[in-house]
Amino acid sequence: MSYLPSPTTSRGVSTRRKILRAAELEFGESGYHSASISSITRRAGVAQGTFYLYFPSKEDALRELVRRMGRELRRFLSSRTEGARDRLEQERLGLRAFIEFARAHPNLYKVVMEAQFVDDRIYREYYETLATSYAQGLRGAQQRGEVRQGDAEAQAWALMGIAHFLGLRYAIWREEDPSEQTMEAIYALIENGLQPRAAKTPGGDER
Amino acid sequence: MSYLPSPTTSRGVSTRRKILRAAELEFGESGYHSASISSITRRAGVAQGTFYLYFPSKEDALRELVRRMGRELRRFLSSRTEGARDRLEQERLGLRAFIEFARAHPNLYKVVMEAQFVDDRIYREYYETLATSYAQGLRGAQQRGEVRQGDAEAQAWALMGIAHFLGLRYAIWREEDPSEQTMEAIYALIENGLQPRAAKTPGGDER
DNA sequence: GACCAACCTGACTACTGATTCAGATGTCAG
DNA sequence: CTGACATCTGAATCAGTAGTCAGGTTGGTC
Repeated sequence: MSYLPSPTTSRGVSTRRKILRAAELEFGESGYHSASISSITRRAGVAQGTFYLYFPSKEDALRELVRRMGRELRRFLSSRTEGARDRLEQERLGLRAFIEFARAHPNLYKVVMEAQFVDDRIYREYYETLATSYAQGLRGAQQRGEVRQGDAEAQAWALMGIAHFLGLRYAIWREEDPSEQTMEAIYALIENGLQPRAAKTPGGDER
Repeated sequence: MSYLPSPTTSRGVSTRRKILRAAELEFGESGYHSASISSITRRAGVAQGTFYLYFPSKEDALRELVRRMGRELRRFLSSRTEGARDRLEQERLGLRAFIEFARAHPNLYKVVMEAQFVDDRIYREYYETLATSYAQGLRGAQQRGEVRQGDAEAQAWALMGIAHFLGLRYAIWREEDPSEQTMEAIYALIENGLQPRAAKTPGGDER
């Protein structure tokens, strides 16, 4: 666990940012292995050696991008779902926001997927972190009677799977925006899938 | 689209099989890029040049493995779901079978995922083929009133997403077998997600 | 038992691309 | 202005490996 070299001046900060941005584009467009350090630095407008001032290796740049995607995605999702009345509305808003995020950052999205084959650890960490906090939210909702009782971890993984594949299909392979029908079909699946069996009224379950 | 060289004798058939098997293991264990032709042929017990008798390039071996996974998975799933009474039971059996297949062929599973970054075309073809036939089945079930009306394509992608992530979590990162609770939570999500709104009796919708 | 097509061999070629490093150059406090 | 430190440069190093090819070997046929 060595720390990455950090710039101390604003020039350094800006250069590091330019390199990371170029790496995101190159990794996303050409894939990690085809992207060369020279293509990244050329794109960033700096010399090859400059890359190594901020990243010990090509892999470290990828790891940094995965971490960034995690942070930004979490922040974006929570900003988009904080007004939700209940968990089902939160799921609806969250899914919509996720697709929007993926459309806005297709390269970051691809970089995360590819991380699986470059550094499996960071990839698992990414999803396990997401799953853990997702499951925690679902458990709370189960206790409030907003979501069907059951293995919240499994529910979380299933919902992440739905979001991931829809992101792939409707944001990365973006032939078209997901239509309203498409989104409605998914919402129906998720809402009826999660909804508690009997009543729609909250408080059906004690405590 | 050039055709792959095919062996004509049984010796050739067996050699080709050995190479493909070794490639599956190497790609799965080390990843496509780290796997070298020499490691594959060493594992297969043949000389390096022999690889090129059957595969024009390293990529072609990967493509062949993706096609094989598609064929075998489809065959396995249909053999495991043909006795189902209705679509919901078919989904249940299919998901169970998918997890089982992934546990039995983790390397093939990984190879398909990695294909996305080696030859995007074959990856998309793999999923689009799967999705198309999946959606077709769902549309039939919708007409029989076994599944809620709506964009069947979207439903198919969502269900594939669930299966994919559960496969990743419970078959590839196999700390444990999925517990009964886990499977039940997923079945509940899928069944209630897909079940038509009002009646359980079929024929609720004309035509 | 010679022939031939299919099959196999493995050293070699040609190239790519990550990483290093010895020296510029920029910047700013004093 | 000047030293000191941060930053930047890009040619050179170095390792790895996909793919080739000139020749063997095998096994069946006439």
